[in-house]
Amino acid sequence: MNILEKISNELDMLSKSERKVAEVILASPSTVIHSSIAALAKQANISEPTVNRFCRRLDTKGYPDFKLHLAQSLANGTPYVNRHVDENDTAEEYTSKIFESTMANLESARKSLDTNDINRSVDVLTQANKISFFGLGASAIVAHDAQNKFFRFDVPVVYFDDILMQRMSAINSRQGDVVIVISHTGRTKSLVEVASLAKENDATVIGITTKGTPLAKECSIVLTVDVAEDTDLYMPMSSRIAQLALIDVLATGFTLRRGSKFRDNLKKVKDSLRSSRFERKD
Amino acid sequence: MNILEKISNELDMLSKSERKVAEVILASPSTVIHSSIAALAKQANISEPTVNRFCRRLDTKGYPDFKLHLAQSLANGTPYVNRHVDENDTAEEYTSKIFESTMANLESARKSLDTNDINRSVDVLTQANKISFFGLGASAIVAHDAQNKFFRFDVPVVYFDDILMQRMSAINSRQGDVVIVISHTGRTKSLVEVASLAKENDATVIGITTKGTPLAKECSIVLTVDVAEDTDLYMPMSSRIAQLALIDVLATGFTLRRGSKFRDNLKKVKDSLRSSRFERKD
DNA sequence: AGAAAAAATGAAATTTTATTTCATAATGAA
DNA sequence: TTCATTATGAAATAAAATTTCATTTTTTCT
Repeated sequence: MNILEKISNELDMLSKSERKVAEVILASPSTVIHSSIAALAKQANISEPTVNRFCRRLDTKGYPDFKLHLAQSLANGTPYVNRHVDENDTAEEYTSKIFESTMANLESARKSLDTNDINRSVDVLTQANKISFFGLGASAIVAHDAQNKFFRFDVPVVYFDDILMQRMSAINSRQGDVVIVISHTGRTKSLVEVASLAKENDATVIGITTKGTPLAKECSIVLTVDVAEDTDLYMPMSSRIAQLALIDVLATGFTLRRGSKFRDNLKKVKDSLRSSRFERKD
Repeated sequence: MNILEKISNELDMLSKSERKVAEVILASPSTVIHSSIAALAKQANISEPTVNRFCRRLDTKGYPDFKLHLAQSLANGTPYVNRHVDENDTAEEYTSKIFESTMANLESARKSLDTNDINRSVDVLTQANKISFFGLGASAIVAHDAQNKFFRFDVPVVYFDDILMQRMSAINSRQGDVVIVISHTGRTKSLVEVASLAKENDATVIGITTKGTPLAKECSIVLTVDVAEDTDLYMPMSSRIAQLALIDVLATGFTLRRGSKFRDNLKKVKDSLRSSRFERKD
């Protein structure tokens, strides 16, 4: 809890001298964080031990610890939270809200991820004969992006955002193939079926979805990406961004597992693009 | 400025021993605010004066003052810094680093955005006869995603990730058309040409790119998305995520500008998907 | 390569700051 | 008023941070 609030709440639990301290602090907290205990004591016309006792009464370890708490309370910035866009927001406001919500959701997505599952997924991916990414709608672009990344690793990789192609591809899969199925809701019928088909054909199926969905039940490994999707505007927003971050994690894990020679190769792929670009002048 | 960012920015200005201090702090800033200078020195295997010098190099008055700044940075909700993935990172570590870097980059992207330009872009988009999104490589998926969103607004919208189609489309554009060209580097020759062609044909060209690039010079409106791309692994990472967040902002601005009846329509689009999904049981 | 200069570093001394101890003063209940 | 309880601050102590300075390392210049 904010220590400034705490001070004003507990004002009547304090002794007379301690209250003097409280008042000085409340009057100008930003000065206090730069004062020594002696300076504050003088300011409040009381002794140093009193300041110390005051700090302890607020459940801090002592004066320096108290200042730390105070500094944190003063740090004006609100932590990133999912703030909903409002009808009358200015461009400034809705821009901030969207960026902050996205960051907040990335944070919660990270917390929902299990690194063991990531490890297992990277294991499986590095040993795959073929990797397929399937997604529909907003998740299609995640699959698309994944292809763009894994393509550089000289592994056979495909992506489909077409139901029929996905089915056909799933039916043709075999042991050693990895199929990654991406769906925020995890309830899209055709995708759940595709996952199930691929599994029947002995492919390893990795699901990127929300916890406990029908899709999750069909997968060999589930990479849980839980985000509080803002549904006010009826469009997928943060979910796909969290999924993309997860793709980055998998791609990174893949390159690390493959070792440093492999990364030189990646550099070559990148350098090959140079001639298509205007030179930098700096 | 956030002191954690500052530390990582100035990492190469630091001496060897000071860098050790920096690393210990970045690894676990929340531990550090409860450590004495002696404890931190021991942790980093260097002497106390070195910690002190480190603090001063970051323009703080000394160690206690540094801790205050650190505490404020942590309270700010952003302990997020662009941290580079290391060869020997565990899955836990690289996952955290990627998520945190992504968040840090979103933060800096937001700062680089000019809300006036966003407003102008939304103006132009709401009045467009036709909207086209062009991107290549990693930016292609951003264009793809934008189509997926704007498609719901019953405006004619196309996306191309093919150079020839982009050229043809640009040549056929006319007054009242809006062409959005997406490129992190802003140096991809064919895209710069496409932007220039579209402009010659009187389309309004909006660029989503980094400040001051060749592409930026060809655009009617430039939406600046500056991110410190992590090039260690030679793959685009945060840039496309920041671009996607910007697409969310534009789409949101669009729906807000169009008013509430319009949003009911969006709900209908979304509801139309229901039959393709498994029902939620809760 | 080797010498001189500059920069970085840590041990020890010093200073500053915080905490504890303890004696005294204020407060309040019988 | 008297005794007990609590509050307070002076002084002593402890802890923490900073400075000084000698030594080591690095860089620069023959």
